[in-house]
Amino acid sequence: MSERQRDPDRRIRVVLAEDDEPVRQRLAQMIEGWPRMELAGVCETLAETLVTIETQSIDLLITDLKLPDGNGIEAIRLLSRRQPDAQAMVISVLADERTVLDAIEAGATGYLLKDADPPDLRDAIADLMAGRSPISSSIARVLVRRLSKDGKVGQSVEAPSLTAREMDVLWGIAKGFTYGELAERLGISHQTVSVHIRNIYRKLQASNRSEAVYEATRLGLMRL
Amino acid sequence: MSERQRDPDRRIRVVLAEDDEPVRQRLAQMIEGWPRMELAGVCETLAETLVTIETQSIDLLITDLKLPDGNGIEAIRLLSRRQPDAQAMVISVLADERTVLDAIEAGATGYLLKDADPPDLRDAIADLMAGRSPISSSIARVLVRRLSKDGKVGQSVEAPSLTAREMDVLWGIAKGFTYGELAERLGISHQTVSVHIRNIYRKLQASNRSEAVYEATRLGLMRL
DNA sequence: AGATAAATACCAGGATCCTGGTATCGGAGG
DNA sequence: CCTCCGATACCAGGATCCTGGTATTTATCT
Repeated sequence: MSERQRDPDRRIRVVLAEDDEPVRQRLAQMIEGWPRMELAGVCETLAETLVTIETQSIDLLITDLKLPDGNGIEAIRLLSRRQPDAQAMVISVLADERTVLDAIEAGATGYLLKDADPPDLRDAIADLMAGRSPISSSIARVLVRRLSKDGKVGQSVEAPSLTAREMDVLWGIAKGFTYGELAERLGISHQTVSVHIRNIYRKLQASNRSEAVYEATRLGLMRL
Repeated sequence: MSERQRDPDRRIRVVLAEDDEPVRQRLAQMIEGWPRMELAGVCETLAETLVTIETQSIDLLITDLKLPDGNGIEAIRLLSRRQPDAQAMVISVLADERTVLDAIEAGATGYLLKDADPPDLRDAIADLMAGRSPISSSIARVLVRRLSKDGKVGQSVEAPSLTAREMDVLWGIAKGFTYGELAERLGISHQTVSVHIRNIYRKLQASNRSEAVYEATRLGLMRL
């Protein structure tokens, strides 16, 4: 874990980025009303937010995504680079796959839809600072789809099944072993390795190592 | 989407799999108390659950993972194969990465830790049947870590940085293109491709394509 | 018992890759 | 201005891989 233990007596320094006036007011008040938190910045634009991230020491960024001058994801990206121990929570109405995944990849560890109740928000922040990931169920669906056997349901194309030995070999070629190295590791001859590989290529319709690994990953047979 | 529209008048057929007597009783009563749901099966073992899945038409499986005769994930796996439109929710104390990811890959679309309150559970089921994914924040953290750039942030070894062109080439070799194919695709000569690849090998300390892709993935530079 | 599949093993030739050089050009930075 | 670096390009030889066969053993299934 990279999270250093924060001094439990120190207050959590929060930066809020939200362009909509009433929402911003509401959130700001809520945060100030919590004794363990302190507002290190309240921003209306992306530019402001980026400057704040560069100049302030922050524990938590709460950000909207649709900011007037750009995407809040950029703020998250900057935060992860500059202050990797800080947490980032998205509060947005956006729930499309591209947006959600980009936000997570940028480093967001929490993601709430904008309809969350105030008490929920407070719980969410506590969760977040405790190393958990509060995520609205609609958003979580996107993550689940992404991680489950390849999103596209019904599996029109069923994944070809590899034997246990073939999987051993597949992992070996994924890691870049030569026929010889792999043979030694598995205690078989290099010719046998080559036969297994040939069979793997046939089943995956690949014609070289990288393609086989790529296909196997795409089909959910392995996860690098 | 594979979810056909269910008849909204039809009750949701639920199968419950849980070995612990009191918990099972509590859940069963709760489910029966909800007019829109009906209990199609209550199982104490994995074997029972598998039979039920094979013989009953189900809308929702709620399952523990630690069953006396095996892992509830197997039930989820069978359910996704036999009744792909059904939903599966895990209710477990297990929250380790391997377990969570396996459950999701097997087809679970909801995952609650066992400490959830009854009202939360009811909300969770409603979320689930509405196509969302209710997931406890500790569990969600695992998913986020898996999808974010590299899980273990700020880690000791910083990833070597590849140039944009090198990333183009890296993706090409990941997909199994030969030097020639890649050269054509990128509009450069195959010798240039080989130079880029050589530089990639140097930066990643790899000595062949698969190893380079493996290292790049491990370092969070790409995600297959 | 016969069929099928998995795992094992060998050979050989042509394709592709890896490594070692060298070299030009343009942009970024001291 | 000069240096560094990324992107481009070429050559050549030895290593490794891919493809085409063939074959034996063991286990499982019918």
